[in-house]
Amino acid sequence: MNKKPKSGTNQAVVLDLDAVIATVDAEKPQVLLVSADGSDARPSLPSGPFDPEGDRTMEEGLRRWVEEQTGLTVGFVEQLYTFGDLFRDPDALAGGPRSISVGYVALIRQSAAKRPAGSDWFDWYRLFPWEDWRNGRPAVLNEVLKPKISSWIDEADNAKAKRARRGRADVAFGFSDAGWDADRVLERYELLYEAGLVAETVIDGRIKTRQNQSDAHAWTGLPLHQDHRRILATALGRLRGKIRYRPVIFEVMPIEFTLLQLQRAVEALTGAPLHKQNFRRLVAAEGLVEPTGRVSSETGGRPAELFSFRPDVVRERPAPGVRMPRGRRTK
Amino acid sequence: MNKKPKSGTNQAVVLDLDAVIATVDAEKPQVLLVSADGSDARPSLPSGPFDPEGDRTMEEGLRRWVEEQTGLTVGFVEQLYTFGDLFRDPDALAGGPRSISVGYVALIRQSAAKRPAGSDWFDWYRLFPWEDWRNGRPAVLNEVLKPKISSWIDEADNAKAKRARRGRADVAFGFSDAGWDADRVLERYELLYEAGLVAETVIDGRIKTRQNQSDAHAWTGLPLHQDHRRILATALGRLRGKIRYRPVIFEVMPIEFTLLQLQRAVEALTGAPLHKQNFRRLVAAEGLVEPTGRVSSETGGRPAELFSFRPDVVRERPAPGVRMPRGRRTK
DNA sequence: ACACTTATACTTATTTTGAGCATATGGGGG
DNA sequence: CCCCCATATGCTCAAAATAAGTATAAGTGT
Repeated sequence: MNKKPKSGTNQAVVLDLDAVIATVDAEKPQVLLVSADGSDARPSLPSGPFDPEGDRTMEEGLRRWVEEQTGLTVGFVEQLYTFGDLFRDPDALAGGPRSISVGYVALIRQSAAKRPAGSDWFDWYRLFPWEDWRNGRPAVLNEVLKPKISSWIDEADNAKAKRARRGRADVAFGFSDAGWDADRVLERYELLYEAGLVAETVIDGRIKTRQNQSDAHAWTGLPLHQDHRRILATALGRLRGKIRYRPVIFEVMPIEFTLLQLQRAVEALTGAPLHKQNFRRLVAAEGLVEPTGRVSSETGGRPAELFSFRPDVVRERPAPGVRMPRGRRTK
Repeated sequence: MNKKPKSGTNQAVVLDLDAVIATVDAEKPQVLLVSADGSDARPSLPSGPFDPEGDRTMEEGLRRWVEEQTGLTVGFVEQLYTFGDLFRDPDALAGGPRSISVGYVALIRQSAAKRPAGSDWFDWYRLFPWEDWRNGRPAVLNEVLKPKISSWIDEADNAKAKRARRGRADVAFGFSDAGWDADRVLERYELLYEAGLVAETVIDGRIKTRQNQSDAHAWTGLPLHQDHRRILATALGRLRGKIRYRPVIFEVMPIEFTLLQLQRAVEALTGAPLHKQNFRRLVAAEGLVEPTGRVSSETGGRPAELFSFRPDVVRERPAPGVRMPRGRRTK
């Protein structure tokens, strides 16, 4: 339990701070990505160095470079996970310094969501097409992924490994009774990665890909630089979970909003459709919002009342968030 | 959005892997701490270096040194958080290399819980006395913490800051309608830290302590090395949350157990008492366990049936875990 | 046989959920 | 102006989940 580095080895690493900057705009979930330079290069997450001599905390460092580089001032920030696998970085494999990234999610309001130079807002489901259940079960699941996952299962070395693979797939993709669990974004991405079904797979050559160029991006989503899609999967899963017991959704909403807008934002992140009447009942019962007295007549039908977040709810409820069907057995 | 280090500064940091190794033994939640050497020194979390040249992944590195140093083989391992605040490490303030720790929780079964040399199992609630509600609201809350927190609130510079402090305290400690939220372990510890109510407060001298030596450890818990208690608070909060939707509790149970033992283990971690009949009904309804056919007559009364974890539950339920009263308004 | 202890089964009122129907209130076209 | 259309909002109702008991079972020790 000592901390002395083994003599003769270099223990130093370089820390990067990677940011998943997310919002919901026009009912679409969006994430900020840095456009690739080269022709076949992949977009990447905005990222900045951690400065051990200047930044008192990592979160401070993150806010600093996000502000410097994008001009965006982010509100809600949460640390996600620290990514340090060897194969995430080809340079380290080649003998360079080991690169470690601390991933963060940052949420930003629609109105503030201008487009910084060199980067673009991407629809989240361009990266994870199988995660969008707002219009029912995505076709890609049955038509593409399920059969390919089945082959991957069958290719396992022995019966035991096969069972293990099948079990993982059942749980992650809800092929069994459990049904689809929206929070398991990372498990799904990791399975697809291991099965060679996403374009990132081949970084370290350990796993052979089963992609062919034609269907690739349309079906299995836009590949990103290094392991950035894994970081995004972590972020989406975390947000989906958190939305249920913390009022994070309001971090992406404008100050005033209609209940339908709120519902659409929740649906955009969770990827699941919600029952309108029940949604408003739950939101009201939970005390999450209060009417502002104003109305919005942008929608065409009867004008909707405008609401705003009621911060006091956190003092009244132990776990204030958007209540949602828990065990939806949608297969 | 480039990653090039600023020239002239040293960007390298040293990564440690800190492990919260936890179990539940004889209905008591336990955590492994390394005994302090000096007389007034504080216990610390077991910790090992991350070896960028040897460890393919950080988790692998963690398992490696835990095995090497303690002889324990841990099962469930989950990354918690990466701690990098400047003031966590006095050496860095003095100009040494910046130290960053990646915290992990590892769970281990009771039976495997021998005592490695140089370390000891500590009851979790020796460190967080206010977190143990198994026998009702802990006395320390009203008798010690509440008044001291009140003074801290009153000492705020202006009315706005005062309101902010009160709001935080209300939420964290459930002084308002929301009641006690068992998951907010970290929020509570951080508030106590800022209020100078735990002995660790003074590391960087920014905040004055309001501890006096006599009541210190009995009331506000055993202080640990550096920010290790913060890491533990993170771990406890995370486990308490996770227990509800993932079958993690079985990672600390023996292979066979009675339903009451299971209940006691859950209570030990969540810190809340549960209704016995409902607990067993929920556990059964959730399909978490299956009878082994054997019975245990260690208890004195009617022998209890022995159960074991039913792994298939993860295929049947989207979020299998121990159902618990959600909004318990226990003030 | 009896007291005592713990385990387990069953009952009941209440709350929460899921789903749908009904009504309200605006705009626009005739 | 009136009717149609679209969306918003209010309300009902059955089913399921929950919280809190009461009752009964099955061992041990005297």
